[in-house]
Amino acid sequence: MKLATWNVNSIRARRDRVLEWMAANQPDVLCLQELKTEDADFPAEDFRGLGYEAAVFGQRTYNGVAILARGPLGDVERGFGDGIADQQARFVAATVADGVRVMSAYVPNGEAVGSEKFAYKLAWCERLVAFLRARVDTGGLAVLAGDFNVAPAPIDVHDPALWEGHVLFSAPEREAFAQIVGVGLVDIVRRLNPTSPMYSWWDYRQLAFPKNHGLRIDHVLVTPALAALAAAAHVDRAARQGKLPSDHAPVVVEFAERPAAGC
DNA sequence: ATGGCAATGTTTCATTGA
Repeated sequence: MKLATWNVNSIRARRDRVLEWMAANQPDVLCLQELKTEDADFPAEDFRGLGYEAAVFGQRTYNGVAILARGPLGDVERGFGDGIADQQARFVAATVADGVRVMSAYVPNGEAVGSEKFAYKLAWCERLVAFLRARVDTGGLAVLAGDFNVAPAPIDVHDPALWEGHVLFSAPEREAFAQIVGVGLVDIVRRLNPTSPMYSWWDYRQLAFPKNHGLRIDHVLVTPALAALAAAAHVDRAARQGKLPSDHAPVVVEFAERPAAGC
């Protein structure tokens, strides 16, 4: 199984680029964030033409997440279903054809440490942890992929001294990320690449991409059983190049096929 | 500390992102 996660910064603005990337890279599963599009305007037919079904949780202008996969998507959950009023479409889960539970998450940006949006970000992460504990079998095959808007460690930041204490790299956010991983998940991209930065986002401004002034804020977290099958992970920097790219690049993880039952 | 870049709707600027 080949799985990728990609914050596309508007699926309507990035439709052709994403379709071309799918055709060229042939992932089995793609988790999308920042659709900025209502369900009705998600280009589901274009993806179906490439052989993918979609579970979409869209929203006008902001947020919006989806899972694309070969074959049917079962048990789709949109949001945490925790009874808390929340207008923001940031989480969708579905079971893909081979039984893996897949979750696509778009953690709030947080704007600035100490702001109202920062408090919302931390509270949202606590709700995610509660959902994972209550609803996900960490002893089985599951993956939580998406834009976490947190760089977990200094290696994930091009200039850790500059970023220390700022939003995306503050102590409360790093602790929130540790709590998420702490439910029993593995940061598989870092495990497979312990010494390479693996940046996934570069600011549009100040020539950040050509200077490689990036952050690793998009992550793929897997259960131990799935981690045991993981073979390789990379960031597709080529998808950050060219005209009008997303500011994020796809993060790709390849897993060995499971042994067939009974063998 | 500020601004720069991109997408969207509130559209010829404001808001948000990270």
